[in-house]
Amino acid sequence: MISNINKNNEDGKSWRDDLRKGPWTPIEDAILIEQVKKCGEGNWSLIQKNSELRRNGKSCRLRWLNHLRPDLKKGPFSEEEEKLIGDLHAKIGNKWALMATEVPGRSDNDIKNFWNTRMKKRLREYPPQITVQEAQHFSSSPFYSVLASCYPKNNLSVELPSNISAANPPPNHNQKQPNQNYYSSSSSSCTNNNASFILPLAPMSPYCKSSGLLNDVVMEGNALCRKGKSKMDAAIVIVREEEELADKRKIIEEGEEPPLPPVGTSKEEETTTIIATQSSSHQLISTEKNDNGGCNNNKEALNNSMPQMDDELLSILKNCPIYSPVRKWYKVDDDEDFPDDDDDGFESW
DNA sequence: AAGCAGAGCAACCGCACTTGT
DNA sequence: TACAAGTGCGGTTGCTCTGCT
Repeated sequence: MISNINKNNEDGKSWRDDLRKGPWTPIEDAILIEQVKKCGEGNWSLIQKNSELRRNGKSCRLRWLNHLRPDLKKGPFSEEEEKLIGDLHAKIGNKWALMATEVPGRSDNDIKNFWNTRMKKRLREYPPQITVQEAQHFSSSPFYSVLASCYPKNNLSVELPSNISAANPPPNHNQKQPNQNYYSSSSSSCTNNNASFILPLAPMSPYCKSSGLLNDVVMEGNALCRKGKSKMDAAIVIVREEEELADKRKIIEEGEEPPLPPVGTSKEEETTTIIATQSSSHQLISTEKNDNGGCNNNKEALNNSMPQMDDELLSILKNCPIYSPVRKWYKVDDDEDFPDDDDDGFESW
């Protein structure tokens, strides 16, 4: 094999400074396979040095792991693989490499792409869910009206459709469909809850602490409500509150206080559950109405603080940019409802 | 037939971690 | 201990294909 290491191009640069990018050719693949046989898998810089490949070591590794490995499985994902990936994602989030070790024959990139395309599609078809109780509680809170005014119209669809009530649930909405909602498959509190039915929530609940920008807004709001404390201060306060709540919950669980009434003993005590699938943390939040623990306390603190929300915060929130409207999640196939400025339950501008 | 939009996929980029010196 | 090189990982981009109008 001819070594090109000392070859220069017309600009005087080493050919290695002129590395190729883009799709791999069959010839490059053949060279890479040959070099992996010679040098062994993992010595990517050595492979690059020893071969004529005008690819960097990272690129060689990627190509090998994602396409040339002999144990790679090609073709569509089986139902078992889908379920496995869904379960793994529910457990470990976006740890694609880790997931790849559990799904034989699939690369992390395969799994990532699979998740980002087909599972997102499925998410659109079967969006995250919120119970009626949570929807009612949320939509009645002052925070909701402010938040709703900031979100794209129709994109904060926790308002109850007029034809739907707890006594009149939408068909099949509390039935887990095949291949549905793998992102929540670890959420026993979801599948075990006794809520009469569940509704889609989009795009996220403000009660969830992993909401990124929205969380910043919440923290800023709390900071303002706490009379001038900074966002960091507010975050510290929230963390302390959560720690206190965790302590309380621990006390309750250890039996030092009377146990909570069983979930679902009455309609008023129905479990409320929010499945939040945001970011990589993939958090599950489950609260009970009579429970002081978990996010509920934050929720109550949030609601309690809302009436005191001052004009400054309202001004900030009101000035959030408007994006293109998004149809209601629960009306996937109903274009008549989109866009609809008159009957959307949102504040007008 | 042409144009467009969306889905799927391959590959790149930047950051973090590990290892060797 | 500090630094550099190598490697791995997750997010993102951009290309190609396909179906629809």
